[in-house]
Parts: sequence; structure tokens; C-alpha cells
Amino acid sequence: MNRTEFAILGLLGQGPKSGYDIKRLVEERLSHFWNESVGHIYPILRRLHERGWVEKRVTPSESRPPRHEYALTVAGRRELERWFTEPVAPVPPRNELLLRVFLGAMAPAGAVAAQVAAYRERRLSEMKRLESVAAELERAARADPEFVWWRMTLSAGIHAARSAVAWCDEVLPDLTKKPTENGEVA
Amino acid sequence: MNRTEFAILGLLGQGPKSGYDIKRLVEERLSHFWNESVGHIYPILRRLHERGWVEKRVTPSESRPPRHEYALTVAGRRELERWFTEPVAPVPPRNELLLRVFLGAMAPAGAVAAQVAAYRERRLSEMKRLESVAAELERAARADPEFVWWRMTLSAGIHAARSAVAWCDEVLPDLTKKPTENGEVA
DNA sequence: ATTTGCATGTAAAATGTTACATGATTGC
DNA sequence: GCAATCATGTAACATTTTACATGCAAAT
Repeated sequence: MNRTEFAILGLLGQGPKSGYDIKRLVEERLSHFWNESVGHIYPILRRLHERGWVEKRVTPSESRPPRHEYALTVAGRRELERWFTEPVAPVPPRNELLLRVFLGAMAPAGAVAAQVAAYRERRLSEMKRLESVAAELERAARADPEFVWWRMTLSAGIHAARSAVAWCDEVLPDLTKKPTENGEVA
Repeated sequence: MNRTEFAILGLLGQGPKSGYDIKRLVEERLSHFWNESVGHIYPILRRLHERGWVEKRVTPSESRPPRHEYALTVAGRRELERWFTEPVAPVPPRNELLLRVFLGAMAPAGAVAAQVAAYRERRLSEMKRLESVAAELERAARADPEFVWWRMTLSAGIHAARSAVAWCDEVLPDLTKKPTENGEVA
């Protein structure tokens, strides 16, 4: 069983949803640590249905396409709880920026520095964005039962972004001073 | 053009290699930020050859299978240099641990805490391992022209691992005290 | 004796992304 | 009038992993 299936099963655990609901929810709340592509959600929902982990209810509508809503079954919830105790599968890393850094000796002058600087920008703005989301959450959603969990994932994102920026600040001086000393292409 | 092609092109930029050489090099030096599966390397090498970016030299041997060695061509090196200036494609995140944390409200009691504790262990030992590799490198390879670049990638790994541990230490108290208050399944 | 390392590759499966197809509604 | 949002889904493609297939040499 794959990761997408569990992600969707988990989101349905919070209440019945349509494929489109799932897509939006992932974009709005989970985007700093998860993503789902639309073309993947619908086939997975069907598979979950075939296995009896979700049930489907179609609500017709005059003005729009009928709404296909999926809800967890008892078997689905059991499966979901099992997943929580299953060890997280390690993801083999693939970091394109670090690949460029590692191979930096053969890069055109300044290219790696520019990449790291751009990366720093991205991570810094990500950090600020997450901090403002967290502040807003703290203000508006303390009573929400999801609150504590959501805050933890935001904090994870902030920690990661902050440490990425710190690394950039550490290496950027070495990358910008006298590039040829590092053996780069002149 | 995909990421594996550039990774292999880049490693060949450091000198001619066989498929097996590439596999070993990735495992030994790049494993904290990159991976390649064997089944992928050989087809890619052939593709690079078809495009004229690498040239192939087969050295026969009595006792072993012939060694197929690949080396960058001029066109290959040009392509590689182009890649350095190309913006890094953002990777859509998929963090299974954070997915579990986000959905923590419906987890069996203590399950999320156990996952985070296990994750902390993994990241802490990763951090120690990278620190010792870095120390060894500092001692043995300062003269190596690759040294500065390699050190930067190690530092990135150390920063990331350290910050992950810090996050775990931040959230673990909340996860272990009075689990039912967080709305978990009892 | 058996495992590990050297060394090449192929084939099938899984996973996931992108583009396409359709069409109404709502807001600007 | 036009773009965005709502809403469903399919099909083709790309990417990557896993398993298979082979076989010698060296070390334990």
C-alpha cells in the first residue's frame, strides 16, 4: 500500500470529502509537507472503495456535476490506525542544490553562489510565510481540536527553513570570495 | 532532461567511470543528499552515449566481465555547464512523519510520540555520523580540490539533522504528557 | 563452504505528473 | 466579456524501484 492511499484515508478520517475537497485541503493546510496531484486522487479513491475502506455517496445537483462524497468505513479506520504504528519508510534523498554544490569545482564561476543565494531567498520567504500562518493560527484556532497538531507541523517547517537559511549564510561567504581559489572554471 | 542524467553527467565530469563506479561513488560520498538505483544507471549511460555527451571505452579482461568506461565529451561538458545555471526545480514535499503528526488526533494513544521519538533517534545518529565524516575529512583531505565542496554538503546534512532533533525536542513533551488532552483515541 | 564484492545489464511494476476533456457558475 | 473556481475524471507519459539474470574472484 502506498503513501497516497494513507494520506487520503487519513484526511477522510477527519470527515467525508470529495476528491476536490481533498485537493483543496492538501493545498491549503498540508502544502508545507505534503502534496497530491489531482490525477492521482480520483483513481486512489476508487481503489479505496474497491477495498471496502471507504463508502461512496453521490449527491445529485441541478446546476453542477453530482458531488461524489467518500467516507471512512470501520475497516478503513482500522487500516488507518494500523498505519500510524507502522514505521515511517525512509525516503532516499535527492537534493539537486546539494548536487550542484558537490560538483561545484566544475561549475561556471559564480553559478553555485547564485544558486545558493536563490535558495536562501526561497527558504527565507517560506519561513516568514509559515511564521505568519502560525501566528494567525495561534490567534484564530486555539480552540480547534486540530490546532495542536497543525501547529507542530508548522513548527517543523519553520525549523527546517530557518536551518536552511543558516546553512546558506555559513557557506555563501566561501562561495563568493575569490571563486577561482575553489577551483572553478574561470 | 531528468535529474539522474545530470547527476551522472556531473560525476563523469570528475573523471571517466563505469556504471559500477558511479553506484559506489554515490553510496560512499553522496548518500546524505543523493541516491541512484543500479537499474537506472545503465539505461541512462546508454542514453547519454546516444546523445553524444559521453564516449564509451570497453577494456576487456581475462578474469572479469569487460569494463565499460564512460567519459564526458566536449558536448557533454557544455551541457553540464548549462545545467549549473538552470534553476533548481522545487520538489513537492512528501513527509510521512509530518502526515502522521498532522492526523495525530485520530492516532492510537502514544503512536505519534513513538514515531517522533524514533525519528529523533535516526536524525541524531545521522548527525553524529556526518560530524565524524566531516572531522575525518578535515583531517585527511584538506588538500583535495573537492574538499571545500564536499564539506559544504556535509555541513548541510548536519544542519538539517540538528534542526530536526531540535524540533523533536520541542514537540515531544506535548506528545508524551496526558495524551488524551490532545484528543487522541483512548 | 559461503558470503561479499566486482560487474554487467534487462524487465516489470509501482508511482506519480501533466495534459486533456468537459461544462456550469461566480466574481471582476 | 473573461478569468477563476467548482468539479469530475481519463490517458499518456516520465520516472524510479525492485526483482531478476549471470558469473567469477577473493576473503572469511
